[in-house]
Amino acid sequence: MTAPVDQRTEHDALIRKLRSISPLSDDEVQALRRLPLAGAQIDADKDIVREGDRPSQCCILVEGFVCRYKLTEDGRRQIFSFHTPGDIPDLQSLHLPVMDHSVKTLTPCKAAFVPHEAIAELTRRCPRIGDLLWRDTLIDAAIFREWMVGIGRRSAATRIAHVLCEVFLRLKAVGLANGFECEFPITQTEIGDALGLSTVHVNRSLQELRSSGLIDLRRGFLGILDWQGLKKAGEFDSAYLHLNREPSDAA
Amino acid sequence: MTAPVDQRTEHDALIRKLRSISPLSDDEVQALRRLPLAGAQIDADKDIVREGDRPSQCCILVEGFVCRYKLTEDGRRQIFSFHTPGDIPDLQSLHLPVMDHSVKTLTPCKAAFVPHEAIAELTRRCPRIGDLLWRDTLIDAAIFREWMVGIGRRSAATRIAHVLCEVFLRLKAVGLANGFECEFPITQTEIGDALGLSTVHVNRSLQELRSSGLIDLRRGFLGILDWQGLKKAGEFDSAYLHLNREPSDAA
DNA sequence: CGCCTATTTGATCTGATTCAAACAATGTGG
DNA sequence: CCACATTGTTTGAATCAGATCAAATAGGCG
Repeated sequence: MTAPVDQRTEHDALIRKLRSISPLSDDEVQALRRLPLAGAQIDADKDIVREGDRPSQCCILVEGFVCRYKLTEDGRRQIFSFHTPGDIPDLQSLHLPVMDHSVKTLTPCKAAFVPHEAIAELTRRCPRIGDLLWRDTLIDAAIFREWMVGIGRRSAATRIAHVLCEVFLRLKAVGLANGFECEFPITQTEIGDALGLSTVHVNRSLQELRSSGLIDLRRGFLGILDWQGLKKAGEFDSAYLHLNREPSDAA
Repeated sequence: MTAPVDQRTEHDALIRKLRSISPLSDDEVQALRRLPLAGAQIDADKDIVREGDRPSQCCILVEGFVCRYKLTEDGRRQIFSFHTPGDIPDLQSLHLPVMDHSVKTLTPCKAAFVPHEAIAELTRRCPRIGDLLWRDTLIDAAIFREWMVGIGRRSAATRIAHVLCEVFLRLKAVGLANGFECEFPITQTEIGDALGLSTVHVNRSLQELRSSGLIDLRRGFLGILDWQGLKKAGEFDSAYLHLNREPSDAA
């Protein structure tokens, strides 16, 4: 079993993610590697779990982007979070049997499914990993709070700059950004549904950010031209992400 | 030590709250009763923990109302949640050492403080209680999500009706509502800061709800005149609260 | 090419904010 | 018991950020 370092397996994605929020011992890494994972390829725009479901497994995202969302009675959508490789978007189903929202792919994705029972056993044998997963769900909640601040109290352009900073830093934390560039396959409609804005207004606000020389965003690709400026425009302070250590070149 | 049944101790508040989200065995109740709690009386409008703090203990609310919040750079406030007796508003500090937001009292409060170490020991000895506390933080996050839907996608009156339903049901779940009435010592400014609205607009929207015959809200006191109507006006479905069982008279 | 989805632009409208002031309730000290 | 301060609620008028409606443009792809 000698896999090249840069080849990412399902386990690697998860381990990399967990390392981004806390150090892992060798034993813990070994325990994680023993998790039984069932890989799967999923098309874009497919629900992975739906509101009302009672999942018996969790989904580890290995490649691609997914979001969590809920629909209102009149069909409007609120997106709660964007997820990047290594995330377990439905980890909560471990302790909340009935899903109160849905999870869907934004792009074609590679995923890995792990039975609840396997996670429960892992956390029994390795309580520190249990605490770490708990910590992960707490960071999840911290991100919800930060989005609430944006939706409730910040202007459209500020919100958008903020979420660009966030997605970039989270990708960077798991090694999926080069310098100040990263994939960003999220449409303007999706940004709007995440930030409580109309597509039209997202478009106009993005033009502001572009013409201010802060970003270069096109075709699923984000280039940050002025990181300090973008952070300022988004009132962004990464503390709420509770990252293990901030990437040196992008503080 | 024979306390009358209706006299609420610090431990009772916590046990009642945990029972509202999951059944507890006798052993578990006994273990909870052994938690070392330090009682305290706190004035209204006082910070209990602040953004940036590194608490070594958690705060169990025993009497009164507290909220969690964050301020933006220009001094606007976003409130994330309202907390009622039995809640542990800063439970997350157990696994996220640095607070990313603040907690403050809305009314004079009775609180009880418990060292992190005591909770850690309890969860080691009694993993089911650990899972239950984890579950509690997950419900917390579910409430954040529901508020996001409101702030991002619902009208002012709908949001307000929704939060009234929520606070009422949560009070009811811990035995602090009589029929369709409960304390509601939250000011219109605070409602606005929670729902991303101006005080003026909260006031006007409340008048709508009153003149529709749905509620009677005045001087820190909420009467629900038409529960079905209020639920409808607030697009309220209690599933996201993940309560142990819905109160029979208020489904 | 034609189809589909995403982005962009223009024009108009509105829910909610802001500013300003009055009003009501509660509490305080003399 | 009253003057006074404080905090919360209510009202009115003007304004604005962002929504809505409608349509054009631009990519990507079988």
